[in-house]
Amino acid sequence: MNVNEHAGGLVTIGEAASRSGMAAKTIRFYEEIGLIGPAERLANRYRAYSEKDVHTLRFIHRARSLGFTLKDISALLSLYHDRRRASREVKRLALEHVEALDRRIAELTAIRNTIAGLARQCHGDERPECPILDELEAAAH
Amino acid sequence: MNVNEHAGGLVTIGEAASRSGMAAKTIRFYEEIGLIGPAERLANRYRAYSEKDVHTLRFIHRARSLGFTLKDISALLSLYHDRRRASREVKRLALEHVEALDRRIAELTAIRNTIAGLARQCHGDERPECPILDELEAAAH
DNA sequence: TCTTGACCTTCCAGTGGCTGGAAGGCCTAT
DNA sequence: ATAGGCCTTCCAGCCACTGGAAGGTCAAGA
Repeated sequence: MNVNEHAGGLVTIGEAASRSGMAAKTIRFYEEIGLIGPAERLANRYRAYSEKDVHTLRFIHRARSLGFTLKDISALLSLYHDRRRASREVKRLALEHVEALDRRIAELTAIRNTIAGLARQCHGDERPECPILDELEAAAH
Repeated sequence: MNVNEHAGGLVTIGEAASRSGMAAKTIRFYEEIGLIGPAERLANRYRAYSEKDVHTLRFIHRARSLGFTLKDISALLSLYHDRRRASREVKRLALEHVEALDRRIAELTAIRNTIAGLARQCHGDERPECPILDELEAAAH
């Protein structure tokens, strides 16, 4: 019998980490900054996590992997834990995030094309002439 | 006659900042971390920048705006300042950067589409049902 | 002459989201 | 008894700045 199954399904931070997909260090960090409440402790001072806690951690991990900031996630978490919340606010956050992503993607695409264009004009051999450096120097925006 | 035109075209950090497009604080920071050498000083201990310095700063600013890291830029600068350098290395750095951007753009696009898809399924009204939260909870990757 | 205000100086702290490492405690198996 | 694999706390560092405090310098105006 595994020690991680004692005391009503509570697991250690390492188990919670591997079940939620994030590092144990990250969980401690989230506790430290108050994104999640302080964990319960076993007699030996080890942190103990319930199934529900692991759910929450997985939720956070998933939201992070979708690029939500911890501030966003803090808002999502209170909506998630509020059974009577309206879906309007959640949708608003999601759509705002989509807009931010669209802006970022457009920005990166423009940058990508600029650099690719410069690289295309560069011989890339022993000769010192290099339109990339020339262009950076001129800074013709 | 402007004080900024004294002593052979040297300018203060504020002038250098506005001519290069970056904040004065940023220039000091670049000096502190050694990206650029320590600036000359006037009698009053103010930093003084030549036309050439301003060129370099503009180069850095432009490269940053194209998403190069300071480490990349440090490499680009030594290539830029080396008159006998080969263009091969510059092109290599540029193409590596394009590849990194392509990866990042693909990643963000996938995330964007995931979130947009979830948002499409959410009523966004007073009702508490919300596929966005449900999906985050389930974490079906 | 004095004052205002726009510069400049240094130094320290904070941002976001972790990650690495040291130094030590706990627990199980051999 | 010891080895190892967990766990604990705390401190430092990453990247690229940015903000703010506390003070020095300079030119122009009353």
